[in-house]
Amino acid sequence: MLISEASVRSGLSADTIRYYEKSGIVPAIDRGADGLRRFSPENVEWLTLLYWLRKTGMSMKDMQRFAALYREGGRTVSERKALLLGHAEALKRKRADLDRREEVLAEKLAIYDKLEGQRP
Amino acid sequence: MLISEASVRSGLSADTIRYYEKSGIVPAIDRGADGLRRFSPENVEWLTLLYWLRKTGMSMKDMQRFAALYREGGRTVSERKALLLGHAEALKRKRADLDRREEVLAEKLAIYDKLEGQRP
DNA sequence: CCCTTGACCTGGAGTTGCTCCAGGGAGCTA
DNA sequence: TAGCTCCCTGGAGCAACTCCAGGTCAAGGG
Repeated sequence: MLISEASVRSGLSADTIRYYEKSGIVPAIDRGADGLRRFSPENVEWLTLLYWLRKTGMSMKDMQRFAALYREGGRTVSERKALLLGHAEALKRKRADLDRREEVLAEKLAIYDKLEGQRP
Repeated sequence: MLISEASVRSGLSADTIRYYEKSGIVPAIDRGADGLRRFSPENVEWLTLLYWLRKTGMSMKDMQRFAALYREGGRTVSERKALLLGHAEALKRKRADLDRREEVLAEKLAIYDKLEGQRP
């Protein structure tokens, strides 16, 4: 399939897919005789995984590491798992952080509200 | 107080404070005879509020709008409130999003885990 | 009195993770 | 033959900082 379809299926924009290819976190995609990229279903699966890793805040650097490990083959599985596990934990911490921030902000705003309210 | 102290108290780095001043979301800070910025407690309060707005994901653009409204004085209070309310709602949506993403990622990873497990 | 140290200053370059655009080509349709 | 759609590349632009070079100034030590 062409890049537009791969884009719709993975959730990544065409620009982002090309950017990811350039950055080496997506393997070089096969080209047709016309020079256009042809994506395999496996390519799209990989893109989709990247989409979700990115959406949950994984950095390009970590995605690059992950991709490099993947290219190295089956013997890097445990390392990959560790990386993903680390990511999952970072996510949890992030959410806890967000909760805390929301609270603090609410406090700040309550104070602000009172100050503002003094001259209605 | 000097910028280093304002930095510690507000949570923003000195560089960020200078950047915010340049961008107009912090008023021009008074200078001493030595040319160094002298922050008033009010300055620091403002910086701290910005710190939390930023931490909770408010964009520079919105902070600029907020600051502009503030400079316009008391008659913009309701607009400011609306802006902050909108921000609070965006935050909520953001957290819901994050939750959803976490779920989807967990699914993806479970699948990935199974695939990987096939060749141990 | 000179020299070093430390905090601060400015302007500008670098970073991340895209996004957009100019300029160009290939293939289909009418 | 033109117009349309889709794709290509290289490079510029963006947000929100962060870092750095090169310079100023005051206080403290020898």
